[in-house]
Amino acid sequence: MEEDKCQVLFPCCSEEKEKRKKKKEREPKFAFQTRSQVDILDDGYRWRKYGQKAVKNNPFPRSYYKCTEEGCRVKKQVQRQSGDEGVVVTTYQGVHTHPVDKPSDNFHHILTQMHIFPPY
DNA sequence: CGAGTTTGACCCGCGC
DNA sequence: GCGCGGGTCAAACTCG
Repeated sequence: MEEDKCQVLFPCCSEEKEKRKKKKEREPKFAFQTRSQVDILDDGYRWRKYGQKAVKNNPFPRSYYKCTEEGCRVKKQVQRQSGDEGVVVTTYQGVHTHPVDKPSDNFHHILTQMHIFPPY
């Protein structure tokens, strides 16, 4: 039923699905934590928010962002850590293919104190 | 007006 | 097989 509905409304749906499944190419991913009062860290790139979801064991929601640069499908997630409101966990996925056009001294300062997660 | 945000629905993998 | 948790889409809305 659901599949039928999907195909009726969007005939190209199954095609896209296969395409997506075949694209197993996993982008490089890394995460780090920062101490910051604000969760919107301006790193010089322009981000468009495309989702927000609540995670278990965490009273704070997680936000999903995408780089607005065309052809640049870099994604990032931002989430506060439970128990410590001052800590923000940021996860980047993918690599930027264009230079930063808006240098931020604040971000550079943040970079000096970030912790990168080994698994990524 | 248009780019960016909000927000609920939709999708999908995984564990029970 | 089903329900849950996490990720994404897209229509409506907002604000400069």
